[in-house]
Amino acid sequence: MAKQHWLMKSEPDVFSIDDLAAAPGQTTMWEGVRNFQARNLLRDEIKRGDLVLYYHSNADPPAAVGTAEVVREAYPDPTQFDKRSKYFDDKATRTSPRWFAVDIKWASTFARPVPLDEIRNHPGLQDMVLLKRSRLSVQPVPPAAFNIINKLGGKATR
DNA sequence: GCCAACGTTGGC
DNA sequence: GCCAACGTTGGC
Repeated sequence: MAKQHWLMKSEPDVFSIDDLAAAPGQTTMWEGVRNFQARNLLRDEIKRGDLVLYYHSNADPPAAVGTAEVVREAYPDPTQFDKRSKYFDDKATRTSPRWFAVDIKWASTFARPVPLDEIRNHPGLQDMVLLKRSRLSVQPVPPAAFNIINKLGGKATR
């Protein structure tokens, strides 16, 4: 199957694109997703090799800041079983997990962040889920939109 | 910090 | 199954 494209949001104060680039193996577990629609995408749709637009939410300005690659497909999110985690879910069991994670690996950091405002006003990007259902933290991105934003961000600096 | 949007929960 | 209450997200 052809590579699919996704957008994933993270608050830079919590885990930024720089944190991802600095992580062991430049890879991290994308855990803590607790929205059913996003969960279904993680569990059913997102495949190894798919490309991710990394987006900083709750940032100034909010912006697409780089790209990543899916390196491990869905597996049960371990934080749902951890009583000490804020993501603990007492309705989840080992045999019937409710929440899933994937692993993503840093691929590029844009030469310049592409701010939300620019995405909103750029031709060809109006249909992005980002502009319509802004709260969804994992969402599909049309390949054309991914390519436009990737180009706007410019060559990776590292 | 405010608040609109909207997803989830739970009483009925 | 409806819907009010509540909690969270995220832009501003």
